[in-house]
Amino acid sequence: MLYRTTILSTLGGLRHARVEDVFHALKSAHPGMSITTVYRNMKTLEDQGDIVGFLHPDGSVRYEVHADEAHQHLICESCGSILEVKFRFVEELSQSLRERAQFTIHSGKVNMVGRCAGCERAGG
Amino acid sequence: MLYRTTILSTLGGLRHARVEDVFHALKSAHPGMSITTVYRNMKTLEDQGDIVGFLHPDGSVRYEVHADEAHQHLICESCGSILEVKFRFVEELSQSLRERAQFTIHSGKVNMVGRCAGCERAGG
DNA sequence: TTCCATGCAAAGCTTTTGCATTACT
DNA sequence: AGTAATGCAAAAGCTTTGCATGGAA
Repeated sequence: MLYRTTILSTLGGLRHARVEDVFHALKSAHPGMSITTVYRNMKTLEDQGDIVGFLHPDGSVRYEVHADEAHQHLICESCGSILEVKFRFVEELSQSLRERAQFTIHSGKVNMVGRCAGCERAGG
Repeated sequence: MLYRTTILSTLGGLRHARVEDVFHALKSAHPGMSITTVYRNMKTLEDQGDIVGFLHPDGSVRYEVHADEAHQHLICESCGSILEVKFRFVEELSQSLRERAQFTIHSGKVNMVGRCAGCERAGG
């Protein structure tokens, strides 16, 4: 539990980061630290529900600190940027699906992939 | 281009499959075939827009044949099953976001993760 | 002949695991 | 002492790449 809280707060500062990002961010202040430690702690933090992992269109796993307020992600498949949004209908949909199909949406795990304003303009 | 169409139709039969699943499905009929060929062809098919890849909560990349009718995925994080649904509001939301935030949702790439009826009952 | 597809093996990259060491309680 | 965390190195899993071969145009 020596690096646990440091990793958690570092991730909080980075927002949507890969294990490697967290590792590099900590590396300067903790030169002796191993990436294995980051992998292990982040797995533990995820199991405990302190952080949430999700999958980026580029194939990498990203993490964020678990927020009490569930939100959804708009992910740009071109530049990879992630917008956090909160759609009211997700709660409504969630309730409706639970009642009608017994499917329970984890409202913090709704990802929509598309293209952000900048990339749409750039045409890239 | 010898295996291209075979891979495409095999994937159509398997629905949401990993590269490895497609490979194993073809292996019996084509014992000499290499998984490298499947990787390469599926990458090409994805570039051409014939198939769509998405990321499963278990960390694996799954593919499906590109459907003209866009749909969304309800993915059970417990058993990994994938339900294909079509929500009207996704089209409305898509238009609204395009107008107001210039974010263009790729409506075939909306994934919602949760727990299906079976797993919810089982408590697993 | 020229280009594209394939198989095999090797390389790359990400993540996990084994083991000895060190830090907490 | 006993449990948990760490570093290092090796292993494991997945995907890509280099290269020589064989098929298609």
